[in-house]
Amino acid sequence: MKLDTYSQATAEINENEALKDAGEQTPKEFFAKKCDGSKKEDTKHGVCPLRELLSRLGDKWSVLLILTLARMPKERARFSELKRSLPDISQRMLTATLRNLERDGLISREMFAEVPPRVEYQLTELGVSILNPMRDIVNWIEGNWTTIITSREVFDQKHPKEVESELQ
Amino acid sequence: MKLDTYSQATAEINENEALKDAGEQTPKEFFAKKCDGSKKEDTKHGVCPLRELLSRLGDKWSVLLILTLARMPKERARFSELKRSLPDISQRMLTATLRNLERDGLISREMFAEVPPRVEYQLTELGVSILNPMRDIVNWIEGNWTTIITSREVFDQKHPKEVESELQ
DNA sequence: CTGAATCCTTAGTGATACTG
DNA sequence: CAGTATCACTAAGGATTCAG
Repeated sequence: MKLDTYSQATAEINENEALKDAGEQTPKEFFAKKCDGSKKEDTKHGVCPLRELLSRLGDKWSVLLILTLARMPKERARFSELKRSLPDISQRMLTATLRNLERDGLISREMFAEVPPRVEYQLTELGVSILNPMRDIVNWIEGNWTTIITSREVFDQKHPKEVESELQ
Repeated sequence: MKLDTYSQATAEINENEALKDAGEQTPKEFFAKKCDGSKKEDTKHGVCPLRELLSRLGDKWSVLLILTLARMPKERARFSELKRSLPDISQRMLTATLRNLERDGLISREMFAEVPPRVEYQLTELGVSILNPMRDIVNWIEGNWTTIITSREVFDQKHPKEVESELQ
């Protein structure tokens, strides 16, 4: 199997490859061994939870919520603060997203028996630990965003028929 | 602003923090400066494209498709090969997902004027370059998956009412 | 203040049939 | 072989109202 082409390409683009602790493998080797995702059942017994968690992270608010909490003092805020920081989110979605993240153990919820009630949410240790890989993704997106935008424009030029994606 | 708590927490979980090239900043500092995502308009002028691309990556097939191509020789395969590798995907979704990824410049499409027709898809340099950050996410998920599963079980125990998430 | 409950709209996805 | 077109279904998300 020819890995030369790949290694060369990544060497040009990602200079920090060799630094990762799992980085002795190329991503190609790494991915070759897991998560072929060919069958639904793989998701069931946890072989490929990637898609499941990615789709959660990919929902409309989870990541923004994590980032919002990350910026708060002690990574902690109450419901109304979060609502203020994310004006576009509906109350319904804020509640639901917080609930899902709490279920996954990324945030904790502390309720105070006061009146009026007060509830505080905080990134857990686990939630904090995802900030690092998340930063790498953000870095990648930032670094390649103009490339992507340009690529889209070129593509849309070549395919004048209506584009089904209404993004951008 | 107290970063001590944060630094301590990540030091325990993520030992490779200091290795990243952007790693002089803690993620907290990093995220503080960008992508507050408070208003929709931020998405428009590209301040916070994070959500947009994440939701694309978070769709049902994009990541699996990228990983599938990553495992192919020269990160290249034709339509029917991809269909075979992802038996659960419908033709419609395979076409659409490939199209979106091509539009974003992550894969390239080469069509051969033969009969019967043959079309080959390949990860572009850009597409290959996302494999590294993607691997970090996969690593994180793998490393913390049992924790998440456990957290969910505990949560569901405490909240016996029907859970709206049908995952797992 | 922090939700839960309800209703409603729409985007995402799949099944099927058809075509160059 | 590699798609497009059409239809139907589901789940995600938003608006609004109610409640502890």
